Amino acid sequence: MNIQPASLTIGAVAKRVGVAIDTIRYYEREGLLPEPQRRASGYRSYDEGAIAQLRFIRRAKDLGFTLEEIRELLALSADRQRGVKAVKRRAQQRLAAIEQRIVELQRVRDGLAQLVASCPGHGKPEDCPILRALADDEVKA
Amino acid sequence: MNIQPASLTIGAVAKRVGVAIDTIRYYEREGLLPEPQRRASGYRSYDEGAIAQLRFIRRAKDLGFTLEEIRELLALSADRQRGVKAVKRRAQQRLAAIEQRIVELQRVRDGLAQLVASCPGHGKPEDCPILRALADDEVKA
DNA sequence: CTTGACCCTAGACCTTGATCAATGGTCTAG
DNA sequence: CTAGACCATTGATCAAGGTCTAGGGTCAAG
Repeated sequence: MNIQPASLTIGAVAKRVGVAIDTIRYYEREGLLPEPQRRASGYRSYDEGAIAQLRFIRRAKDLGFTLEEIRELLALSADRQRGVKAVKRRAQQRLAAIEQRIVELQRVRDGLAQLVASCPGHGKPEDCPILRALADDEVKA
Repeated sequence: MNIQPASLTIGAVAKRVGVAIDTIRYYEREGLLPEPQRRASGYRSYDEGAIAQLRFIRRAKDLGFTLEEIRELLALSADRQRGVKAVKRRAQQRLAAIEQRIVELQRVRDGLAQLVASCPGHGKPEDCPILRALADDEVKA
């Protein structure tokens, strides 16, 4: 078991997690990462917990959570009493939003696919179903 | 048949199409709408063609085209020779991008749905699959 | 003629999530 | 000791697509 707090530089953390140094400082400013310890020189000094938290943030971001929502998830995950319940609720909300977005995109896809399928790909612009659909009631010359 | 160029104020156009006045002026600055005629007072004066073009822009935006792409579509729609072919190609590209995005979102949805389903909604944060998945290798206290 | 709604311009500001620049201190290998 | 890599801060900048403000002119109704 490694007991010592490790003391990683910001550059080392950035490399291990795969984010830019500026991004780490940005997350700290935004309250997503706690202020790390500092060396005498002022250098930030991170431990493995910081790595874990940074990975948490990136994974949540990949799941479509905004930084604002992630800030909340982090707060909830520290709440031993109601944390889990609230976290599940947030995840369900996120899930619903994603499903809604998928439905919208499918609708858009179907509409566009139909237009593409019905366009011969040549001829007069007035006869192009894509342009006609976009212009719709455009004044005919 | 209404032959006269109508002469709509920017506010009337905005109301009919359902966009903000500022947005119309913004599109004009960005080259998505042609510079309209002006009254002696300097007021912009639009005709039905402008309404149609503005609707074109909004519909294309709803299909996920960026303003940059819409600028291109507008240019292509004016090209009587190669316009239709290029428009179809762009629409196909947009379609492919949308389908790609749907697949990504479905992957995210599946992952999140699984986490939500396996979370009891109560108990210790350490036992919450959602938090565990996010933290993963977080240092255990 | 006055009032209120509407329009004009130039330019600042907003959101999200970073990224970059300028200026200067620190650390480490040789 | 010095070079080069690394880190610090503050503040500006970016992309996208607008939105808003200030300061002023115009239009239509009563």
